[in-house]
Amino acid sequence: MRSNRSQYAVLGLLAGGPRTGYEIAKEISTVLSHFWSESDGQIYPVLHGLARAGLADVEEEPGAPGRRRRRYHITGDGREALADWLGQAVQPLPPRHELLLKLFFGRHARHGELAAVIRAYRERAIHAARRLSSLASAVQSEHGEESDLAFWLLSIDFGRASLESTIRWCDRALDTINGMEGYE
Amino acid sequence: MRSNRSQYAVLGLLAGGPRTGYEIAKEISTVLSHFWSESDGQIYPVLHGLARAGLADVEEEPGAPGRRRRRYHITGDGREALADWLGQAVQPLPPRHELLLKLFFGRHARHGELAAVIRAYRERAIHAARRLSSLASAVQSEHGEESDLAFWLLSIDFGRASLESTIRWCDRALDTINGMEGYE
DNA sequence: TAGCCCATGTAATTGGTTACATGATTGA
DNA sequence: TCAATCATGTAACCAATTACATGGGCTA
Repeated sequence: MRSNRSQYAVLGLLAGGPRTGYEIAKEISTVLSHFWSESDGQIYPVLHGLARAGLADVEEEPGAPGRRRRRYHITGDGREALADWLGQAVQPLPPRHELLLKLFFGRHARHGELAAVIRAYRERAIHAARRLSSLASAVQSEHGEESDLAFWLLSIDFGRASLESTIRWCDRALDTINGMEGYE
Repeated sequence: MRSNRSQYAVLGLLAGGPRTGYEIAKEISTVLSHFWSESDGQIYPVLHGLARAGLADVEEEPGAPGRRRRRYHITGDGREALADWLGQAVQPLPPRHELLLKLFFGRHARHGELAAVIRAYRERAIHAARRLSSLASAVQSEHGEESDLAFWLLSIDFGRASLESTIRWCDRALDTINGMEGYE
């Protein structure tokens, strides 16, 4: 009973207006990129599925092959299915935190390598936090009037808060590990 | 080039001493449970794979069917493979944060349901944080002498910090949403 | 005219879950 | 004697990724 989340990601975008597969792929990899991703080849099968299930209608735009477009429109059933899913509690995923797994097995690592892994993780978090900050200002200036601005900013805020918490943890972890290695 | 993380989770446990499949499964679902999980049916194929690759040796304990045991020992190659993996940077996973996706599509939700989803998420985070706190004290009193205690406590600390950051974010998000609904 | 973007799709594979199947031993 | 735990495994399925395939249009 797992929940086709790709389908709802696409359906949610369609709820904001008709789109082609290509536009959806681009939107996911730009607008949603800091909390969602889909692989390229995934969008089209999902759109076919939505159409088959009656959650979206296809509008064929004629054109030469390699240039024809299919624009998808959400249906009433589609809006209902989306609202149903939005109202359901988030499904907790089984945890799989690779950094913590490596930390847990840390005493089997080669000397200094665990600390290096944590430092690299910390660096990435810092870069990601910086990117989110500039995204926040871009969003605020470019989309200042849209109704879902607040939701967008909240999603960015979540990312920033959890990255900051991660960075602080990395500092604590590095302190601990340095202390341990001092006694070796 | 995805990275068989199940195999390294098992290998990491074997590095701490020989174990049977059953013991590994139990250990993952208790000791590692707050940051790692494997499904039941997964352990045995992984162990076969490790043995085939020469990373573990099998010690057959004879016995009646339904009671025979296979105890796996890590090999020198296994320790090397584990250390190699431990020294490699954590692979960033494509982000898929269902709560933020729902938030982003929040204006298509039914009235009040988005807030309810966030409140439920917050409640779960609070319970998880409480469980982690008691785990921390249990670990500290029961395993006070082991060399990897510090690593264990750090992994718990990571969980607590990120849960606390999540809870605070939920509060902010609920404030924002309540404010918006007041004007509707 | 080359390179990039627009545009849609399929096939093979992976990593993993779920459900199923079997049977022995131990303790209440 | 019955339930829980010990113990190992297979089959079917699933969501999603990766790689592949095709081709048009635009711009420097």
